[in-house]
Amino acid sequence: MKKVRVRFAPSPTGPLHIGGVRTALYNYLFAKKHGGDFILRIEDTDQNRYVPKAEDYIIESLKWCGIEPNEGVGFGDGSFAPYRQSERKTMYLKYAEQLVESGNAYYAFDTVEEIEQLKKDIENAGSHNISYCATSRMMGKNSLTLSTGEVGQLLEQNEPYVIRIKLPASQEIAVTDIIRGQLISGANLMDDKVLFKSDGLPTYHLANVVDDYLMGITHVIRGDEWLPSTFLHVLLYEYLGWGESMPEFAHLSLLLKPDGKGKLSKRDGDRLGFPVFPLDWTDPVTSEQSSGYRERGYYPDAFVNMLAFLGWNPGTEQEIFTLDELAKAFSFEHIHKAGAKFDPEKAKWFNEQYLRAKPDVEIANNIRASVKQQFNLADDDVRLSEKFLCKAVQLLKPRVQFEHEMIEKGNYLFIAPISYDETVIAKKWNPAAHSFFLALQESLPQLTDYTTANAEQLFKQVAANMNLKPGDVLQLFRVILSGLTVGVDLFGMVELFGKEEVNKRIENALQTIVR
RNA sequence: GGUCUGUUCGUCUAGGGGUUAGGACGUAUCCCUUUCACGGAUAAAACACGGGUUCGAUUCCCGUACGGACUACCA
Repeated sequence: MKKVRVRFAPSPTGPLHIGGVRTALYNYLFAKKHGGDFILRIEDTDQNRYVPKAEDYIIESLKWCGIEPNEGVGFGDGSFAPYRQSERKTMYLKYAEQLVESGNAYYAFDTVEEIEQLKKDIENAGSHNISYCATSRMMGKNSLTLSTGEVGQLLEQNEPYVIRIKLPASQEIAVTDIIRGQLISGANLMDDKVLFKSDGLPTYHLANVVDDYLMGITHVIRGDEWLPSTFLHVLLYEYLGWGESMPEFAHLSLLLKPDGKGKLSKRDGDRLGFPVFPLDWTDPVTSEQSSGYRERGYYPDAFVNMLAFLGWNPGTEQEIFTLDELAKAFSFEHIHKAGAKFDPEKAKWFNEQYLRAKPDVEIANNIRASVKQQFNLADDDVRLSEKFLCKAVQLLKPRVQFEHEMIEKGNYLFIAPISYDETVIAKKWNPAAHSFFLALQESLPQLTDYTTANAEQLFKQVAANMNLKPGDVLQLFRVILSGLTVGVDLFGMVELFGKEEVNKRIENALQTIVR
C-alpha cells in the first residue's frame, strides 16, 4: 500500500470554524495512525474573499490544538512546495488547456449578463434551471458554438473567458466513499462547471484535483459539503488521465446547531454564548469580535478530545483520550454518518475532566500570574508560593471547570472578605457566638500542628467547652472566613490560611459584625 | 424546485433479525458531607412513520415524513 498522504485545505476567508478544526483533526489522526503525511494547503484562489489575517489564524489554531502538519504553509516545505495556491497559479492553465484539447472542456465567453439571460431563456423553455449543461451549452457563446477562427480571434483580443468542463450528455458516475459506500449520480444532472476563471485562476474544482494529484494525496478527507461535487472531481481525474492515482474519498458529516435546524454558524455561538472558533478573532475589516476556546480557558487537549467525539467514537466506552491515543484508536468505520448537533455543555465537561486530572502544581503555575495581577500581589507574597497555590488549587479543583474560575469563584482564598452574608449573620449571630469566636481566637494560635484535622478537632473542643453545638457556629465561621455561605472545605481553608490570617479574618469580622 | 445524503433517549452515541436496546452529557432523587461541589447509587428518557421480507424486525427492502448538503467565474 502507498504511503498515506492527506491534506487539510482551508480557504483563508475568515477564522477557522470548529468544524474545520475537526476535519483537520481527522486528517491528522488518519495520517498518524498509518504513519503517513499530513499537509496544510492554503486554497486562496478567490481574491475577492481573501481575508488577510485568516491564514495566520489557521496556522495558529492548528498549533494550539497540537495537530501539526508535516509540511505545508507555516509548517515547513516538503518536496511539493509551494503550498499556497496563489503561488501555484501558473501551474493550472496548462491542465485546463489539456482538457480543452482532449475535448473535455471548452472556452466560454459569455458575460455575466448573458448567462443571466440564458438562465431565463432556459426557464421559459420549461427545462431544469441549470444554466450551462449538456443540453443548453449550444445556446451560449463558446468554443463549441463559435468557429475555430472566431475563438482564436477572441482569445487573441484578450477577450475574458472561462474554461468549462464538458460533461457527457448521459453517463452514470460512481463515487466510492469510505464512509458512505458507493454513490451514483448522472452527469446530465450536473452543470458544466467553470474550471478556470476569467481572472486567470482556477476554481476550487480544478485546483483541488490538480494539487491533490501533484502532491500525491492518497485520501481526501473533507466536509460533507463537497460530496455533490465529488462526481465532478472523479470525472476530472479521468479526463486528466489520472484515474489510476485517484485518491480515496471520505466525507464527514457537518456540525449542526445545538438547537433548531441547520449547520453550526458563528451566529449560534453569539446567540447561545459559546465559541464557534478555536481562538479569539477580530475581523480586520468589520472589527467584529468572535471568541475562541483558547481564550475561554479550554485546554487544547480537552478541546480536541471533545471535537474528536463529535461524529466519531472508539467503539469502546472510553471517552478521555490523548491525541496519541486518538490516533491509535481512529478508524473510518466508527465515523457516524449523520450530522452531530454541537453540545456546549459536553464541551465544558471535557474540560472539567482534564482539569481534574491535571497535577495541582501545574495548575498552580498556570494561574500564578493571574492571581498576582488580579489581587495586586508582590512577587514574594506567600499567596504566590507553590505551597499556598497548590493547596488552594486542591481545594478549588472539584468545584470548577476552568482554571480561571478558581480565581473568580475562589477569590476569598486570596483576599479577606469585606462583607458577610447577611442572612446567616442575622440568624446565627448572638452573644454566645461572639464569645465563642473570642475563645477560638485565643486557642487557635496555640495549636502546634496546624492542620485541617487538628483545627477541626480544636474547633469542636472549644464549642463543646462552651456548651455549643458545632452546628451553631460552623456556618458562622465559614462566613467569617470567606464572607459566603458556600465554598471550599472549611478547615481546609483554615489550614491554607495559617494562624495569622485566620486570626486576622476573625478579628475583621468581629469588628464589622458587632453592632 | 432538482440532485446527493441522512434519521436509536432532550443531546453525543453503542448495538444489530430474537437484547431488561448499553454508555456519556444534561435533568431528578438518594447517599457521602453540619456548606456548596466532587464522588457513589438510583430514576425518568430513544429505535420517525407506513408497508413489505421473515416464525420473528429497531436491525434487511420499498415508500412517506422530517433533517442536512449542494445547485456561483465561493470554497
